[in-house]
Amino acid sequence: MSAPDRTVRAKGSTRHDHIVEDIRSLIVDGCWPPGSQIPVETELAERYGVSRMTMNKALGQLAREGFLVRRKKSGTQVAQPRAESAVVAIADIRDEVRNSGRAYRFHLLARRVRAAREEDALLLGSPPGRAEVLWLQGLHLADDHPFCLETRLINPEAAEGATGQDFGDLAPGAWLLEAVPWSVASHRVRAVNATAAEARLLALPVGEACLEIVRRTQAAGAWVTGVRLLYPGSEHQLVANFGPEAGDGPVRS
Amino acid sequence: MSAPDRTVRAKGSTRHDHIVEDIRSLIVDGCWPPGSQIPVETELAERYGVSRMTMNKALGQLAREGFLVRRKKSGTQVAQPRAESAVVAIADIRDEVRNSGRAYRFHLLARRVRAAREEDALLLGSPPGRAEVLWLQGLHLADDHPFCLETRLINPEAAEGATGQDFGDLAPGAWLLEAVPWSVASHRVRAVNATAAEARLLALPVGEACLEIVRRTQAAGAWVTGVRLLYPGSEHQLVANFGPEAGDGPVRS
DNA sequence: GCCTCAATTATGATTAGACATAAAGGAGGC
DNA sequence: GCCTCCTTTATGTCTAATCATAATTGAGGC
Repeated sequence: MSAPDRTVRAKGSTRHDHIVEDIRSLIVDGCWPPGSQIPVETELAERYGVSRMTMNKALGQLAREGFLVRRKKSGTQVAQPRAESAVVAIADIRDEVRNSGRAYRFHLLARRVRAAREEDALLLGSPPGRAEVLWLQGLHLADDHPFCLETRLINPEAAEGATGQDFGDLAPGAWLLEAVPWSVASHRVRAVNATAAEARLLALPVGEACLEIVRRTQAAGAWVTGVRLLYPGSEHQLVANFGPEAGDGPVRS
Repeated sequence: MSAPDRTVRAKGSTRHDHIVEDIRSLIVDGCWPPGSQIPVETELAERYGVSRMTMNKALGQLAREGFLVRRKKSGTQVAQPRAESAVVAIADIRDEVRNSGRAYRFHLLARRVRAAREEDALLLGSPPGRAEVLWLQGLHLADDHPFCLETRLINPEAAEGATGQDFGDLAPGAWLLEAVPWSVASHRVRAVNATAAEARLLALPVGEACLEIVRRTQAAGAWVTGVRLLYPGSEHQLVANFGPEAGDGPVRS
């Protein structure tokens, strides 16, 4: 059995990938109903003609994705779909504009270095310290048409060189990506009515529904930046394609 | 070396999990800057005192999460953070209400069996067939206060027994979960202004910004249901905690 | 100097074997 | 009958070894 088998197999896909897809379709198509017990690892391994390790990898992946529930001794069951939950992606603004075939441009509206205030907690999530902050406001443009209004606070201590940067037409997000490479962020998405000032900047009627995304970014323990992105609701949307629950997804730090 | 090592280790965490966390913090804290070459598998394995397979599992996971880029021969590099992208979770309505400590209730407003129309394509994503559809509208209530307005189409052919169900106070989503267990769905999130009718039902001012989630569900190739959920923007929000990009995330079928 | 091709090398996949762990189920004692 | 303890069993983790694959590197030919 040490000879690798040469049976036809979808090009570029591995053995356990193939098994994962096969079992997933058995579940989604209803052949294996929720709650049903599925054969034990060793039997499935034999049936697919692979080792138990490979089968384990495939079943483990399906369990992480939420399709299977595995317990020692009890064996493996098809999961009960828990809830109508899902996961949507927030894209990078520049990528999003360019992917829609339009020209991207950033235009700085205002820029100030000032002491931190109480109201900044909205963007930072925590009560602001005594330090100075860099406050920015700018527009992301698609074909020179307003696409997204950005209001941002930057911690000059965490982002070296931020106060020396003028952000004339370089989006602060893009600059921060270079300056403070790895970071973790938390996000919040809401719908809000555009205020008069916001509506004017985005060339919208006052009160127009907008998608608001607030992102707070940390690196090495300190807050780096807090940003509020305001998208005209008519123009922007988040999209996701999805099966069961999020599983453990990416990072949780 | 066949004796399992008994070095102290975070309780409940496996060896590769421990390594994953360790390396992730090296990256996030900036000790390993983006683009830098990291030691080869064999050396890291030796350094952590594990086999190459275990090291491979850890590095493979970090690569799936987007922290590392691995290429044959070239070795493994710390990834360049690509973009300010992220992923947010859409929770199940009932879970969400209950998790906020309020009582959940569903209240059916209208129910109709009728022929499919052109306008239904908005909820289905595809031009409707010639068949009949079940049309429903109802309110999700939190402590008897409007929380979410649901407008739904159901395919009676794909969801057996749907026409016989009256949905008096059972949310169609919950019922469908039982009747058509496994399915895949696509989602779209937007901000919209409440129309007069919607505002009245949700007890909001006309024009109030609302979060609109449209979900289209398929199972075994046929469309099962299309639903539009309308949340008062002031009350509802999506939240995510996140590191790098989505990786490959959950399912893509 | 430049191109081609083969050797090298790091990651990727797979396997068989071993031990760990948790839980179900049954045997035995009371 | 009921409780306790031990055996059984299925999954979980880890290892060492092997082959596969892709890309870089360098040697040789022109």
